[in-house]
Parts: sequence; C-alpha cells; structure tokens
Amino acid sequence: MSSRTKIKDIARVAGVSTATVSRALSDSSLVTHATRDKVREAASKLNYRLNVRARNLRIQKSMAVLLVVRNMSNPFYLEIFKGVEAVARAAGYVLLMGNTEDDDDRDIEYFDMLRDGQADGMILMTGKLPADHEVLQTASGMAPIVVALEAVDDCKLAHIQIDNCTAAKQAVNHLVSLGHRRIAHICGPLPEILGRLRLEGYRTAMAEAGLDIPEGYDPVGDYSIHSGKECCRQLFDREDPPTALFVANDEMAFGAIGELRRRGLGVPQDVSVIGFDDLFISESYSPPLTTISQPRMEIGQTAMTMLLDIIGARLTDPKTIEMPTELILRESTGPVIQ
Amino acid sequence: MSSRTKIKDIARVAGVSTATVSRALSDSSLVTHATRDKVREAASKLNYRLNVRARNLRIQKSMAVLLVVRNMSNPFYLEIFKGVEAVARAAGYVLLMGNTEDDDDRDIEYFDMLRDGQADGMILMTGKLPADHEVLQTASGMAPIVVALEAVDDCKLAHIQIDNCTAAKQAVNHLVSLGHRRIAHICGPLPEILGRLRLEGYRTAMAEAGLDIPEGYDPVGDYSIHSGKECCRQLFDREDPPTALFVANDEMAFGAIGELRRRGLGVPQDVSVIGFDDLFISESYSPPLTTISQPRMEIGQTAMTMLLDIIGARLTDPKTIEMPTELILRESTGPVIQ
DNA sequence: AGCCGATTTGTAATCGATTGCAAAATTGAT
DNA sequence: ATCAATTTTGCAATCGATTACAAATCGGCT
Repeated sequence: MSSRTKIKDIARVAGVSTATVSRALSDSSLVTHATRDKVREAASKLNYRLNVRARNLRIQKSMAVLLVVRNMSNPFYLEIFKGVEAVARAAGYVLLMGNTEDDDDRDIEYFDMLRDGQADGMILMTGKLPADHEVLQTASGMAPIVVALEAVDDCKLAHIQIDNCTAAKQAVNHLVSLGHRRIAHICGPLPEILGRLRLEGYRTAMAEAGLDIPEGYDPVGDYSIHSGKECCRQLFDREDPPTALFVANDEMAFGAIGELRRRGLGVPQDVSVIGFDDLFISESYSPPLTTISQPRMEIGQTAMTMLLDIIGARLTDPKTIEMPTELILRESTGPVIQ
Repeated sequence: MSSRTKIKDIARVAGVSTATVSRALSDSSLVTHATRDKVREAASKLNYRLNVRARNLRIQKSMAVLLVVRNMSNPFYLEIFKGVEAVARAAGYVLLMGNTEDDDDRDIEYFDMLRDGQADGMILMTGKLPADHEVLQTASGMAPIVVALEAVDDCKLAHIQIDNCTAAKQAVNHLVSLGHRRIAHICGPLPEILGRLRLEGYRTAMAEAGLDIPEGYDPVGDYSIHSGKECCRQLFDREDPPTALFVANDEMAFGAIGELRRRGLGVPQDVSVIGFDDLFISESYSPPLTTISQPRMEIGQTAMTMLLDIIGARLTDPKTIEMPTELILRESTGPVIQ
C-alpha cells in the first residue's frame, strides 16, 4: 500500500494551503463554497482518509469511552453494552471495554487510562473507586464518569440507578399478597450496596406485613447459579422451609429452581420463586420466571447520554437519575397451598 | 490540573535531551544505567505519564483491536469477549467493540477503522466481508484479521472455527443411538455458513443411519427463543411429529422446550431435545439441556493470539485452527418410548 | 481611483512523543 | 599521549493533523 495521502497532498493538488484543506474538510465557515468544493474534489480524487490519530493528538481528545465492569461474561450486562454502544457510536465515540475481574489494580489501570487521555469518559459499573485517584480531584467541573447501577459515596459523581429497595419490597409484597408467610431471601454479596439495598427492601416489606424473618432465612450467595442452588439447599434442609423465595438475581433463582426440582418440589405449586433482573432467558424458562425487570438498554443509553453531557460540559453538577423497574408476573409464583 | 508534564520537562530536570529521556524510559540499551536512573527519578518526581496518543501517532500504531459481532447482546459471545480481552490486555492492547446489527454499512465502517489505523487488527465474527475492501488487498502479507466461528471464502484470511458438520452428526447419532427415528432439525438461517454446515451434518447423519427426512422436517429459525418456539409449533402441528429435535442453538432449543411444555409434552419422556452452544444457563435449565459445547473462552483467546501473531508478522500465511467440540449429555435427551 | 472593513487564505507553531544521523564521550590498544 | 573503535548523547526531522495570527483578497462606497 503506497503511503497514505495526507492533507499536504490535497493542498498541492487543489492548489491551496493545508490550513485551507483542513478547514474545507471540516466545513468551516471560513472557506468559500468554491474552494471547499475544489478541496473536496481533490480529496476524493486522491482517496483521502483523515488520520484520526493525528487529529486526536492535536485536539487533545481520544473520542473513546471506557465501559468498565467487574465481570465481562455476566449476561446481565449485554443489553447495557448495547445501549451504551448505540449512543456512543451515534456521537462518534468508540467503545473501549474494561474488565476488572474484581481486581483493584485493574480498576486503577482504567482510571489511569482516563487520566492519561486514552478515553474521554468512563461508565463505571464496578461500584469501586480507587481512593483519591487524580482523576477524581479535578477542581474544575466533574470527572467524566457516570456510575451505573452502583453507588459510590464520598465523591461528586453522576449516577444512574434503580430503586433497589422499593423494587425488592414490591417483590415481597407480591408474595405476601399470594398468601405466603414464610418468605426467604437469597441475598447477593453484602459488601456491595446492591445486595444490601435488596436485603433492606426485603426486611422492610416483611416487617410491614408483620412477618418474622427466622434466623438464617437470608443466606448470602454470589449471584451465580451454583450459589443459588447452594443457598436453596440450606433453606430446604431446615425444619421450617419457606414457601416462597425472593432471590436477588435471576441466575441464583435458576439455581434455586434447579435445586427445588431435584428435591421433587414444584414451582410454583410447592414453592414460589421470584428473581431480579429479567434476563433474556427468564421469560422462557420453565417455569417462566416472575422477576423484577430493569430497563437495561435504556440504562445503557441514558448513562452514555449523561456521559456525553458531562464531556460536553452541558452537565456540570452531580446528578442522579433513577430508572423505573417493573415487577413482571409470570408462572414461577402462585398462591400458597396449605 | 496544571498542564501535564512531558518528556521535555523531564529532559530539563534531568539535564539531558528529550531523545535520551525517551530512550531511558523505554529501557533502550543505548543509555547507561546511570542516566537511565537519573531520568527515571526525574520522571517519577515530576509524576510523568506517557502520552499514549502522541506515541501512537509517531509509531503508527493504535494498540487497539476491534471485535466485531452482528449482535452485541447475544449471550453466546460473552465468554469469547472475555477470552479476547484477557489476551489483548496481556499484550497491551485495548479492546474496541464493534456491533453491526447486520447492517452492511456498519460492517464497512469497521473495516474503514482498520484501514485508517484506528485499530491494528480485527476479530471478525459476522461472517461478512465488504467486497474487495482496500484492507483486504494488501499485496504484502495478510490483512490483520481473524475470522472466528464463521467462514469467508474468496479471501486469504486466518480462521478459527469448529467442525460444525461433525458436531451436528454427533448430536444426531446420539439421538439415533437412543432409538429415535423421527428426528427433526431446527436450522439456523441458511444464508449463513454455520446454519448450512449444521444442516449438512444432520442430513449426513440421518442418511448414514438410513433414516428419511420428511419434507418440512427442517424448519428454519433465526437463533431466537421465539423462532425456536415457532418452528417447534410447526413440527408438532404435523400428523407425524418427531420424537427428537436437534436444534441449531440453545436459545431456539429453549424456545422449543417451552412450546413442548405448553403442549403438555414432557422432555425427555415424550420428546428428546438437543441444542448447540452450551450457554451458561443450559446446565441448569429444566431440564438440563443436552448440547454441543464449544470452548468459547479458548476460542476467544486463540483468536486473539493468532491476531497478535499476524500483527507481529510471526504468522504470514493463511491458517485455519479448528477447535474441538464436545457433546454434553444431560437430561433433555432420553430413549424413545413407544 | 482610493480607502476601509469584512472575508478568505496562508504561514508556521503546536500537540508529545520517537528515531536517523551526527557529534561527543569513553574505552582500549599501542 | 595518540588514535581508532565503540558507546552514549543530542539535534532536529517526523508522525498528520489543527489553529492563532498575519497577509491577501474582495466588495462597497465616496
């Protein structure tokens, strides 16, 4: 491949200066239509392509955003990826994937990339902030970071979240309204705010319904299918097993249902199960899973839109957007049968 | 944030030239240990951070690879993403996500990005090549592209694939060995090579077993849960419904199982179902799905490794790596019951 | 024609690194 | 001490664009 043509070449062919070429190609109002067309013609004759690297160096932007998650292979993120990607590309940004595997050092690496200008912004879904990283200490304006679905305190950042506590209450209320009284909750990890909020919602709803939570009725899993199975086993090895399960995410709910099936317990005849997230598969699981749905694609889109606003300085003060959730009634929950 | 320190600043502080600074920081053998340390010290005192953009412009690389898929929210890709990401980051590359949504124009955009140097290489999972794109016509050496899990002809590219035909045969053979004779196949889209190969494997296996394929026993879906349901409906509305289904992917298999359940047919008592892909959820589906497993993470890792070899010119001739598949026996298949 | 102001164009600096080549410093041998 | 060979260093060009500022051109008006 012969060396690429650059604006210098166009300048020569069109008989103008490189400055004019640059202006013409970017539709600056500083060039006449005549020269603009002349330059355009030369450019297309020479098959010119802008060197993005050079331009980005000059304008001090990278036109890339970083999407950082703790585990890239979590299916929950898929729709979010898609939403972010759609908005990012529409705005001319490329999407850089970051995967921390819960490793703090990696976390820092991505923050470093942001500070070093390898990305212009970041959508953070890990819920972790490297303590007082330079990036967070810009005196002027906000750091170009949107925290999605997690919360970090100590810092003035834009957030987009759902109301986990209320959603959890709603789920439990549904079970209560079906007549269940022994309702257990399989939690997510409690160091994380998400797990805590859902647990809080569960507890509140139970208290409001005047129901006791027996010791051990809220085992902690790690959002994996396997841990759902394990927690379910614990609960049903008890003498007073629950008749309904509110599980902190769909995957653990699947694990729990598998375990129930293994024990010969029917869902929902013997036990009602309700999940959280509404994975793509939940609708057609057997039984179709009652669950809390989050508008994941919209969350991705909104997060990216917010990030663009921050980058473009249209948004300069911390702001938290709350997205609505919805309780999706399917066939894994039913009235309690004595 | 005061303007970032650059090598010029270090040069001043360390009392050397920028050339020496650059060499010292990149561990060139052209500097003495003494000056190297001196420079290093100045750099860390000044809190220096390399400007990656500037360096990339100069060395004419972007240290980024593009991963292009037709639909970002397909859960099948997750483990592949992860494999690619792991190898890429270990080699110092960042991962750019490309999502075509089956739009040819987008396809071209990503090829343009490659040509324009916005990425140094590409892992292509769409199975589509923009006809005679410049990138493909490098006289010298191969284009830095690895085609994964799809095949494109007409062109000398590196491929990584699985043996779809043999895997499909294996699946069908399993059903045959369980005594099934009326075995249907829910195909993937046939414009795509994947769908055709799996269909071919099905047909071959049936022929080898001396079994007829009635007209309409191979309905075509689009890999979605919904289309699996739809194809299943067609098959079981017949007078001679099958006793076993080999489905071209797990999602359609889920759809089919849902439809069977709706009709009051048990899996595997009444109908055996076998899928393809072994999604994360398949193991704990009810019933756990018998399926063909592909080593997805390894496929991602291997694809990226190959790409690095091409970029590094360690691999200069087209090569196809074939990854092994495995038939995973679970509970969705069983002996035929008369 | 001459002058003023508004447009349009060009010159050259700049973004922040890497690197070819020349110059300087060092080493070793005589 | 001298000189050649070798190792270290520095100068300045380069990657390919954008843009501040200066220069040129144009148009309108007297």
